[in-house]
Amino acid sequence: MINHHRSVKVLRRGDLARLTGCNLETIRYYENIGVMPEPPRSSKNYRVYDDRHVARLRFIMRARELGFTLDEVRDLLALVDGGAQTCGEVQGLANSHLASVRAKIDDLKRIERVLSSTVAQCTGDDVPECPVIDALTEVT
Amino acid sequence: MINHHRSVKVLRRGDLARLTGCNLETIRYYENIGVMPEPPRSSKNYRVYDDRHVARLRFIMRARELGFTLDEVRDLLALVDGGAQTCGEVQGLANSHLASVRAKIDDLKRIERVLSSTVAQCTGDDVPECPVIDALTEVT
DNA sequence: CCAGGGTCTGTAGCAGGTACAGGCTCAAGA
DNA sequence: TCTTGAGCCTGTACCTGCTACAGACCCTGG
Repeated sequence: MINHHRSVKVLRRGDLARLTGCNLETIRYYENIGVMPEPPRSSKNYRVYDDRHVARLRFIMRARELGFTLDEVRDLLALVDGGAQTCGEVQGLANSHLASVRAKIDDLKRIERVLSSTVAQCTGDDVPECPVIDALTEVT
Repeated sequence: MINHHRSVKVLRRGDLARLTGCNLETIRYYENIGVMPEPPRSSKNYRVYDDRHVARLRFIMRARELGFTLDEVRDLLALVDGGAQTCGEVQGLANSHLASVRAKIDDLKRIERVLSSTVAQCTGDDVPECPVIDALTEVT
């Protein structure tokens, strides 16, 4: 039996969300801010996606998982879309992102050191004297 | 010569900002969200601060530097204000914060590993093949 | 007397989403 | 056939942690 209305299954927003694990609303958000393209619409104004949209969204999600900001994602996509992107250009973006990731790690490690050494001095008792409070209150 | 209008120097918002290094507007923000108390007002409706406000704001800023969220700061302050706070209670908050800091460090380290090992494969040349793009595009 | 700095208020903006109201559309079940 | 529920559409508000700005005041020095 032939389905005259849609001979191939089209993807709607919910399908794209399920296929990628992306939040439904986030897809529209990505479209609004221009990292996802505006897809064609069905006669009833429903967004219609295909495999390339799936790939695109997965790309974005992977980049986000690697901590790239949406601005950086936009840059990466622009390079890819440009077609003539070079390994050197992408490497540049990735390296500067890597630097900021390392900076964040250093910040957090510093925090971890201070916090853990302070907490280590706690008696944990039902007494009001507390090294953590002292550290925060310190007049130094 | 006696200053009949203000025998002691009162602190206004700008003074508090300068003394603590806090942004001027942030002070008002902290008041709005209830981590800084509403200070008394002068006859002309200017906020009037004193030493305790300076100490309070420094406390908040130190806690923020240690990565406590404003919600956590609120909890810490509630304990301190309660007067009967115990070292055990504070230790509990600090430890759970410490756990989330460590989780963030682990996340970032994972990101760092993936990113650096990927970038290491880049030739950096003017060629379109790029391991970073491959990793993001991967169909896996 | 006026310029400039400070202060006051409310409000908008940033990232990066998330959520919800109010209205359509569509397919399946009774 | 009618109804009910799920899905989609739009715009908009909300979240954290600020930051900034407009338009009114107020105060001091020159």
